[in-house]
Amino acid sequence: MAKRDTKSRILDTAERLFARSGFDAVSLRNIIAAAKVNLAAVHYHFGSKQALVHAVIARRLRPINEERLAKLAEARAKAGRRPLQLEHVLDCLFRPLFRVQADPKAGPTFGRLVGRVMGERNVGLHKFMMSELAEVIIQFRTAFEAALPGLPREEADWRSHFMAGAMAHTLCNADLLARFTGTDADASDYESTVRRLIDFTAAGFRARVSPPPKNARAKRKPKRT
Amino acid sequence: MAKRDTKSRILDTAERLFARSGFDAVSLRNIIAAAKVNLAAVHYHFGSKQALVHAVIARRLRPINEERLAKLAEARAKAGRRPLQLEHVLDCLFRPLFRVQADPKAGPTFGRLVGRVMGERNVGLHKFMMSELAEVIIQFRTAFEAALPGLPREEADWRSHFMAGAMAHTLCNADLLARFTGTDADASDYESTVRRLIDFTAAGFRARVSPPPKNARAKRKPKRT
DNA sequence: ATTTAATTCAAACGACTGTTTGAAACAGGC
DNA sequence: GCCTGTTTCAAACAGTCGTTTGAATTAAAT
Repeated sequence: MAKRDTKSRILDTAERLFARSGFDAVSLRNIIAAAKVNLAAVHYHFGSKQALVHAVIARRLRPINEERLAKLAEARAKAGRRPLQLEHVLDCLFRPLFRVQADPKAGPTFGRLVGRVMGERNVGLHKFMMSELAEVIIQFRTAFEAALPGLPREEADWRSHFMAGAMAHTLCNADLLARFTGTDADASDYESTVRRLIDFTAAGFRARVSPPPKNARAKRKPKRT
Repeated sequence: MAKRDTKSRILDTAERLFARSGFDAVSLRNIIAAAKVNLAAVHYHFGSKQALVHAVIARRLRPINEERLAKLAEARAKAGRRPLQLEHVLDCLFRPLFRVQADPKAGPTFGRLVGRVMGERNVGLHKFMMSELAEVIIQFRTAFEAALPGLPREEADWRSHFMAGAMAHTLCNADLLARFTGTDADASDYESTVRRLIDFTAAGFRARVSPPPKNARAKRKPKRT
């Protein structure tokens, strides 16, 4: 069987190092040194560093997204005609993602990795990520609208944006909280994290839309000379 | 006076390029080519690339943090004995930061830059950022506690964390919203952004703390359905 | 005008990057 | 045994990176 596990070793090691230091900061030589494989093996099995990055992400993100969609569909079926509750929709979105942090095989590394991607400016990586998330975005957008009757679509989109930020930042810096505040941010206790995140974002989604300030400039464009 | 503006040209150009592509992705040679200065000028004026990054951040972040603290102190003085309202505290935190996006001199570039830093894994940069934000964190943490009587400190810290994520993500990807949803995310209309962010995060802070699920590991739990 | 200090410049430094190459080591089928 | 296709390996490729150097240029001071 020789070293048939070379591909997996590269994936595992790359995931760990990428999560710790970011995609650009980790070189292929760092990876192959830690994984104890040959440098050319990366290009043999994956083709390029970019493709390796995509493989690392897709390996774990694809099952997560499938589970998200499955749980959402199941919840929808169980609700029947009644509208789906916002908290349930959020649970379908958060839980599959945060559960991998408790998975001893993946550890907390992959969570940070996903959180990191959202802040990436790499155009190719961003497009890849968006194509992976496309169906999830579509399905959950309509689910949010259904769970939030009366909320203008523009406000719903902004609040989805805020929610995504809270989620990503929590994933990426889960350890920060423990370090700075002394709070016990035990990664294995992902149930509490999900609950807290749902409490916060559900209330944010349901917030009353406050009127714009009176002295704000109206929508008309001030004509400049 | 020769080219006394070399230092400023480097700062401005570096800020623009860093915001567009990130700190690691932009090389000193990219900067000096765009700024039309000599390569060694960077090390002459700043000492190293790391120091340049710090200078770019500190130049705009320091006044912002001073304004944050000043506005908070002013609001506290004006409130007298009465407790400060949560929305006012959030306004003191968000407005000075988002206002620079409307500043034609800084443009929307710096906002993205600050948003990016929060997702950075560079240890040195992270420590620098935290030392810059230390006083702001301390002051606003106590302000949040005062505005949220009864909320356990642990929950308050988690929610501050979520809020920071929403804020950073909004700064970093303000343009994304417009691109993907068709919503008009006009950067000049920072008033609306601040209002929306306050609506969302204030409601999140005030959310009822839901009890942990029944089959979770025992701790302490009121019973509720 | 001469001296002194501050700034700019072209060129090079060593180290590191992702990628390619061509030969060696291995696998299973016959 | 030989053969065929897959996988591993050491070495080199062509760039780019941040940083340094020492001389040339400019500004200010005497």
